[in-house]
Amino acid sequence: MAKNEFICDCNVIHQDTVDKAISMMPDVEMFYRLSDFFKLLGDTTRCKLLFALDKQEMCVCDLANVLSMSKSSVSHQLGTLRRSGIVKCRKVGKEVYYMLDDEHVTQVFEVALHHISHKN
Amino acid sequence: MAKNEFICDCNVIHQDTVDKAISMMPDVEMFYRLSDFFKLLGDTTRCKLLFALDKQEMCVCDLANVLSMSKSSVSHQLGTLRRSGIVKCRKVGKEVYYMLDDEHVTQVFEVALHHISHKN
DNA sequence: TTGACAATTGAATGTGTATTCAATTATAAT
DNA sequence: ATTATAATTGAATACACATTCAATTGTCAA
Repeated sequence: MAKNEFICDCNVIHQDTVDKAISMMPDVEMFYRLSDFFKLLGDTTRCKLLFALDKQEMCVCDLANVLSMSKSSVSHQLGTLRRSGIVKCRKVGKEVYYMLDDEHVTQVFEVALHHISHKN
Repeated sequence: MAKNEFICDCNVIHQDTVDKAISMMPDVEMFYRLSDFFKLLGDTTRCKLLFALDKQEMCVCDLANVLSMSKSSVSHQLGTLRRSGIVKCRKVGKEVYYMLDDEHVTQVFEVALHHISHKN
């Protein structure tokens, strides 16, 4: 009975390669957070919101107009981004102004943009 | 009847801000490609695969062992990554060795990692 | 205090997709 | 040729989540 039969439907081809890879893998928690971060960027609406907010702070109503979407939908997405620490907001009267929370997002954006524009 | 009634359920609060944002927005196609790219990174399994492949090229069986997943599932994900130009592969006998296609992915990874480790 | 409006929120719906399962292809060895 | 195994593939299932709809909150003005 193969050693890895309980783990997956494979025979190990290169045990040393596998061991090396396993020893280098970070904690699972890290992968959850990393993929969650990318998942937040992996949506057209949120990409547009972040792009717009990278230039200037804006209220929900403005953003809804720019994206031609309902306030509700935009607010839902902004809430998600805010709870994840990607945007922050300040309240002025009835309006809520949103802005980017972090400079890393911009940097990730720029590299990704460079990536997708370089390959076609 | 308000100007933007057909577009969304908002009155425009700051027309100049909205106009400026709209004029700066890239083509929709760009946002599709950008969010699709992030969507590919926004999955725990694919994050793990890319992390492992960043260190060394590996065959499907090895990767399945490292991730403790079925060959089928891993192969599906590798196929997705390959069709999107994020990984490439070479065939040796019965085995197929995968490796990263692009150095941008690594860079995006690193910035994102720095981001999520800096904020807790 | 009443009406108007910005924004949020919860529930429901619809869509996209990751994994599983079963079957198939491709290659190597006997 | 036949068997074994690496890998791929298509269909089905299950789950995550974006948007919509309806209702509600909070703030300002009359």
